[in-house]
Amino acid sequence: MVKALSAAERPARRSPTIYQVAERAGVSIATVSRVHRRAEAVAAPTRRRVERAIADLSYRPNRLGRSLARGRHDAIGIVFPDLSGPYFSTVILGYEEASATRGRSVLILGTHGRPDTQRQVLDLADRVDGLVVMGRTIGDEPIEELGRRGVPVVVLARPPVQLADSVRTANGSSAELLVGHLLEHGHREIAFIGDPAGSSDAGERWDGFLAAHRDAGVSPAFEPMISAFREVEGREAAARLLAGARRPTAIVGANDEIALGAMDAARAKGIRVPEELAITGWDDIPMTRHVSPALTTVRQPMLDLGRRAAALLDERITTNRTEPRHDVLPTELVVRSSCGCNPPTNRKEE
Amino acid sequence: MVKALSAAERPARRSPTIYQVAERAGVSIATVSRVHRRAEAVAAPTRRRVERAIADLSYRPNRLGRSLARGRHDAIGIVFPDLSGPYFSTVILGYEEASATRGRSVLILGTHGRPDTQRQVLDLADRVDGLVVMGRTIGDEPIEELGRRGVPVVVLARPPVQLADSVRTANGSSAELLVGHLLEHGHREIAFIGDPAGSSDAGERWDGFLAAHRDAGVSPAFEPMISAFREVEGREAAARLLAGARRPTAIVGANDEIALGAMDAARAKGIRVPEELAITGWDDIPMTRHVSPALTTVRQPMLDLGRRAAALLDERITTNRTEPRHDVLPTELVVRSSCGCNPPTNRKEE
DNA sequence: TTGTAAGCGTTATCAT
DNA sequence: ATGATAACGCTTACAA
Repeated sequence: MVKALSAAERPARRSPTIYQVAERAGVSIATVSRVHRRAEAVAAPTRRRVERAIADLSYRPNRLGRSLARGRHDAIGIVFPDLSGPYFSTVILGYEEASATRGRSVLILGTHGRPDTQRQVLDLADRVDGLVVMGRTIGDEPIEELGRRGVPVVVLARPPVQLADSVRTANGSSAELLVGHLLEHGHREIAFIGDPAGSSDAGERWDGFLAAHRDAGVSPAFEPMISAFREVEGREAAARLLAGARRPTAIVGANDEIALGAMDAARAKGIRVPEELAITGWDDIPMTRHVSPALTTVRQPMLDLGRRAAALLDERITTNRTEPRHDVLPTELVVRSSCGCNPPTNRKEE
Repeated sequence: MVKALSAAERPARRSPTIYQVAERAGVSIATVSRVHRRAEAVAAPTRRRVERAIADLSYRPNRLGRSLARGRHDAIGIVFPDLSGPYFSTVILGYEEASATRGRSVLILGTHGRPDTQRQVLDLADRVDGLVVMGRTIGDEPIEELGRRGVPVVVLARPPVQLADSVRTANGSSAELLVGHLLEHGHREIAFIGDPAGSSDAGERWDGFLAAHRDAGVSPAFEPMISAFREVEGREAAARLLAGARRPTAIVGANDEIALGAMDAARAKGIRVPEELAITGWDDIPMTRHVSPALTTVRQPMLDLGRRAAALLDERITTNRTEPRHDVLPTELVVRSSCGCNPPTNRKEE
């Protein structure tokens, strides 16, 4: 009988190496490698012996050794500012799903506005075969630096960068559609809440806002009210706006969270939505259907954004395409009640 | 034969190795290693020469070589069933944040009910120094297998497993509190929607539901209505329930999404909440505050769940603790309006 | 078909 | 203080 070790003294058992398998099967390590990679021709009896040894020792090739020898990680990364809110988590979900299907692991890195972000991103780049950078998490230069290093990069929800692929949605034209809709319904005092300078998404939506006004021959009534993509900030910005001398008849939130905050601010002031104030959002997060009135918004294909980014990255890694590709995914205007269009019903829509 | 390569054919430039730095600085690779690890004593002039060479070549040590030599990945993983909904993404966010702070990368793996999940988890385990497994993503045996292999594992929102640490919240006692609250207010026909057998969270909440009835000397009026943790399923289950001969006066959803679905189902049937039907949820996701009536629920410290798991894992990896630890985090009953307690106000609470 | 041996890029142990 | 050199565990020419 083998002497029992107490749990405390038992060392973490080292996993068997290819050498031990080879010895046990009476072959060379090259043959073991051939067998477990299912590659090249190995004589049936030899193969059986090796497979037996692999099973006996429950051998699993060490990933580091394997990756080092092959020069690839079979992993990709994604950098995002923050996971809070449905937008980022859904994009990441799509990305993860698409990558897992291709047999690649996914490393995530949230920057959270940390100071050492750039170093962390470069660090991440050393662990992956390519990565996605979302929004304004880091500046253009580190991204170009990665491109020069030969690390495939896809930027997401951000203007194209040298050497990198990009995936975006049609912000400008959708914003034009949305704001045009409000203008058609007679609104002339429309305010925008968001930070056009702080994110390209917000910037492009603001541009579309302006374009719609231009097309309609209406001059914009307000400067943008600056707000991050969060509900609290949206509420505060809307409160400031509604306290001003000139009161808007409609508010266009740069995303749904901001719009929800604005609805809150309006409610706090006793302003009825949509009768006295129309409010619209962006993204079509699940919550938009649950609030009353249901939020008019622009649907973004969040899962597809992630999937598309994964696909571009895959292509870059697998093939040797070098010219950058820039994909723009379509969006969809979702007209509900908060713009004053559909009278709120008792039954929620699906 | 060497020939000029066009940009298109040029392979990704290999990054410089420690040998090239050593050559350029006129030292051995050992010295370069010492310098860039900031380890051991290196004479100031030598150090400067090496640092110069490192900067000139913008050398970054290869992670695979480094990890292979040191025998650690400086990365940890997390396995979850799905990222949809605020619960998982928030837990993961806390986990990622806590890990990044400790200088460890995070690999994520969503199982999405795929058939080859177990293989993927074992695969993931080969890339990390430890991992977290959430809920019922995989069975007990593969987890114990990992424990035997010496891979630190923390299970989250799942009953403790041999050799693994665990982090949970106080489901049972909180459910007792919540259901006790409903019983005190006179409810005698309370239904539970969720899948006690499908998740330990739901199971423990159901147990608490039963315990509260027992304590109050009331016999439970319904068997659990089976539903996954999703809104659509919650709505369907509630619709079935409300179509039955015996109608509940209160519904306890196993999580907020289910409760929101139930509110929808009630609305569709013209049943007023909370006057004719009280509804409660679990988790306290952001949406609970936005619906009307605002949802009474149990707040789970989702960020802390992730952080705590990261901390336990860190401890396991860093120290040589071997006895498993099992942490239970507190929850908080959040009484809003959907249970009939607080008359809905015009102003949403913060 | 199988084996030998040279990488892959580090770290870390010895010498010196 | 610095340098040789043996791991680390695998893949893959090339040879036999």
